[in-house]
Amino acid sequence: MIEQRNISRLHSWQVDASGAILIQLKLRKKIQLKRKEGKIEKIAAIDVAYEKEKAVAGVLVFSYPQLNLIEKVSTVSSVDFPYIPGLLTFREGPCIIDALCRVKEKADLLLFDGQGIAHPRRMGIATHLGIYLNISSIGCAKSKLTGDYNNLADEAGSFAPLYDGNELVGFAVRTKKDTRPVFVSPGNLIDFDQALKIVLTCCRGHRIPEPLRLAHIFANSEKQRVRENGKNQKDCFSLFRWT
DNA sequence: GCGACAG
DNA sequence: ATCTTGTCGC
Repeated sequence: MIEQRNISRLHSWQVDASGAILIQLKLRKKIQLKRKEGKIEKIAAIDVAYEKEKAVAGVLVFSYPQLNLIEKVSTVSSVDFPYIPGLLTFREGPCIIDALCRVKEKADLLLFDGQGIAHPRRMGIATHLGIYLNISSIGCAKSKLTGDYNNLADEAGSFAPLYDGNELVGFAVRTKKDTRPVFVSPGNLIDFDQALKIVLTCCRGHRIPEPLRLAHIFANSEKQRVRENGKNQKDCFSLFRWT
């Protein structure tokens, strides 16, 4: 679903924390939150599991809205960038792109376990990779990074706007009755209503939307294999990295 | 200085 | 994210 020549290469991934922030500030100008036109028939959910310094990225492609599994891909990559709140993309981005390069099906949008624009600089992983790969994306995080909300009902399907100051950045969404909410925000090339509606229609009785829930299970089961291979486990050949 | 802090 | 046992509830 990602072709070599279509990878933007808007920037290098070999940067330190301060360099990463500069990149985020520059990419911010490229965010597009207009409504996505046309039917959405296939979505890809992404999750990453870790075994020491190895990242195992799992991508599952589903039909939408039926959510029948169409394809699954996983990759193993060494990670160097540390986890720093606000800079998650620089830790998980490279391995995720490598996994997406191996996906044959062309999904209409990417669903991420993390924020979209509900980020201090509006550059959550869904937004960043949506811009980098020029594809529609949605962020669905299990916890909040930035923003405030109130009056969220206890019923499944309820939601409350998430504001960073006076700016709407997403929604706190009750995907399951009496369960803590998830945080949904548009990534890129999609609008708030579509992001919210798509996530809600992907719920199947669990707190985590089914595509992401299954991607999480898949990434972890693949990680188990990496565990057993131990030091013999090699990285997948990178299909896009440079510099 | 204090509190917050995606995975 | 990961380290970890049992346990309460649908």
